[in-house]
Amino acid sequence: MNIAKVIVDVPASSIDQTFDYLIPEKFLDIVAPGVRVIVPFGPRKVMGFVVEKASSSEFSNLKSLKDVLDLEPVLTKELLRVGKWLAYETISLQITTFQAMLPQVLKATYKKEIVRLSEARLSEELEFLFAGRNVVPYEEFIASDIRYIRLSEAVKAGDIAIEYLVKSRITKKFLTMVRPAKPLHELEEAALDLSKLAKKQKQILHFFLQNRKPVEKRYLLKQLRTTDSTVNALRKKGLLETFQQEIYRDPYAAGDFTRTEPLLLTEQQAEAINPIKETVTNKQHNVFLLHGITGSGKTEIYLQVIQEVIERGEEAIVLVPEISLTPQMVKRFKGRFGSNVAVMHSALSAGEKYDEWRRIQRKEVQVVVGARSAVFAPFENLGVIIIDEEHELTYKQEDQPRYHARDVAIQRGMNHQCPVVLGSATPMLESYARASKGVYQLETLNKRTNDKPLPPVEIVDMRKELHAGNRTMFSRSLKKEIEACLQKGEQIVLLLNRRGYSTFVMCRDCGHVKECPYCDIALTYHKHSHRLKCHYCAYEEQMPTQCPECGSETIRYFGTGTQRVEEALLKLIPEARVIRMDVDTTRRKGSHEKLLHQFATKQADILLGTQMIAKGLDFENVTLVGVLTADSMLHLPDFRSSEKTFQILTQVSGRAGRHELNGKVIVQTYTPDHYSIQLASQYDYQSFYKKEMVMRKTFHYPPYFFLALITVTHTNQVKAVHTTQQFVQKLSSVVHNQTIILGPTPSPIPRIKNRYRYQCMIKYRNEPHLQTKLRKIAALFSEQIKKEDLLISIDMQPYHLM
DNA sequence: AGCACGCCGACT
DNA sequence: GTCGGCGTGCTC
Repeated sequence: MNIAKVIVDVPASSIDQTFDYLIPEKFLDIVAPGVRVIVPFGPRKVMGFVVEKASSSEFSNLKSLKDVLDLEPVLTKELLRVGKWLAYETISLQITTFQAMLPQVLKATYKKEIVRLSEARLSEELEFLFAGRNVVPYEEFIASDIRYIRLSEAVKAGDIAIEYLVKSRITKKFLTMVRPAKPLHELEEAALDLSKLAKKQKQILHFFLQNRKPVEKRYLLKQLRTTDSTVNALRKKGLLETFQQEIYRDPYAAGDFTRTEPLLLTEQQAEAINPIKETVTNKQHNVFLLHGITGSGKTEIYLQVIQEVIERGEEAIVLVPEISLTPQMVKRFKGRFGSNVAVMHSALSAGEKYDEWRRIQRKEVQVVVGARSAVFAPFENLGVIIIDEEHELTYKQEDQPRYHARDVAIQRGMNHQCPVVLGSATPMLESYARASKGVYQLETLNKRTNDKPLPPVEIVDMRKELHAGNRTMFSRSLKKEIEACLQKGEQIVLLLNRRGYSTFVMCRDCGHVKECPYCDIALTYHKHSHRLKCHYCAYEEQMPTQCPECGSETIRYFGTGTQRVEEALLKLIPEARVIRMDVDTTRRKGSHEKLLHQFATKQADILLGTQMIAKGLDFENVTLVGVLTADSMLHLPDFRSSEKTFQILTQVSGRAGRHELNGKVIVQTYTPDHYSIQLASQYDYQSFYKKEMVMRKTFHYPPYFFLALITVTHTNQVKAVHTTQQFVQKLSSVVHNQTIILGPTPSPIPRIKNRYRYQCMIKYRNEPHLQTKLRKIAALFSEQIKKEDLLISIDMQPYHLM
């Protein structure tokens, strides 16, 4: 017996297992682990992934596969293994991990139709529904007021049937090509034999005599000013044939990338690269932490390791944070490796993403540069996986499956016996701790390639400014430096260190803030529609003219932080040309790049923005970096806030004086003595690490403890609290006595979409099979989850404690 | 998840 | 008797 074990596309925990199906004879050749199939599942049809072939099954009465969607597996055997592992680790369903590995267009869509089977007269209402057609979408039936019983009667009578359709919206693009079907001398003879009237046919044959290669049909017809019929005539005579060729949209086709050559490495770079290269050549697995200050040439190391990997005929994955996947970054990789690179990021259309993925699957490239999900690139001979800016939070996926790209990279590195390189100027504490313990191998680059010192940082105490009577948000020192810069024609980057929070509406009389009635969060003002919208649900309303609380008419919206800074800045220095980058100005696709381009071409003097400007930008004319409120993030209820502050200050400082000109950094703060501000200004990662590790130890946080966050949501507050409490109780009885369980506590946003959110935090050091335990406990609530609309989500190693 | 089936109560 | 609502259990 030929049996396929299939994971079906039904996201429910009771279905999270393989189902066995017979493989019909005609599909035997193509059914293999990793291909997508369509299988009958109960009364309907669903898509599924074959994970294994078998010769026997413990089930009798197996059904047969209905169809096969892929000629080649879309998941390699290794990725199938990774998917299984990942589902266990992140406590998610196998189907979700498989889906996460593939481009969106390979997901199935489902449709239901009513099909007429006989000519027999149906009931009047059904005849009306069909209205002469043979097939009717099921939704039309739902929308009609025909009773279901009528339908099932007709089904029973065999007059109609309900069909379940599964579609994969693959958007392969094909070109119709034409080529000779006979040897050229036969074409030549045929050309002479043609009727005198067949002038166009003759032209076509001559075209091929000169130009032996296949051509695109459309091109041929246009060139020779003829139509399909002539080509068809020649096809009928057996002289030409047409075929379909798959083409790809290359989003970077238009871009011209000047080739770059490997640079000569500094002594320090060479020291760092050698052990990595060795690991590549020895086909070993190891994790390297490349700790290199800004400008120390990490990217060149990546490029040269990849070079080595390519020469060995192997493949490389490079992960970069979404935000720094700018044309600048792409240019460096395309410049070195040309068309051997696929690029994957969220700005591509679904079709473009699929095309890039196809190029990887078909082994047309050896390098992929992409955001988080590129870690699943279907390569089969991986030589290295590189994660740039490894401390970035975007590597953690925030919805199911909640995986961290670093963990997947290391798992794949072990599978392929290849190194994983984590690069950062400010590694995550967890990573640096592992490197210190020897779990990762540490490589340090503490010199810049151009030998220039890092720009000096001046810390300005804003309390003193206030005492001195300066009530603006610009210190005297910053104002002076900005003016000096403008005079010299140099450029400035100003960072408002704050989450790009959006405009909210507040009454100036009573301080009332407009909140969403269904979520405990302020509504956001949208300029274009002049309406208030909730960013967590679909709620929106008209901008009020008076305060609903006190009736005052002084209700106003408050601009984004950056908007207000811009106004203040222009008041202070009216001649400055400012580009503002925040959620408002970068909402439109491509606007991000456009603004940066404007700044690069010196159409503005000052780039003002939130964190999005701290990363990866490299402008040679920037000599001053100002941080307006360095401590605004320190007070967030997040154990990583010091680390985040240190990281962002270090990163943004690196933007100044990267080239010929000398740079300077001014950091404004109300807490000038805070260690993350002090140590960032001295570029002293080591001391920061030591200091912060002490804090983490005292408060039982990573890297000393692992975390798991359980979030329970329900429309009834009491139910949410109670369930969380029950979860905590059940958990306490099965974990190690050193494991700390906190909660139930309300989530930082206590209510979203009218659902109350309570959570429980687990801090643990050694807790074998915790995933299994959590899964089991969650399963105890499965009844309530199904019937009472309860939701329980589990996040292993959470980043956002929401 | 999404579907069928079956039981029950209400209504023509 | 007939219709629709909802709870239950199954999907290889």
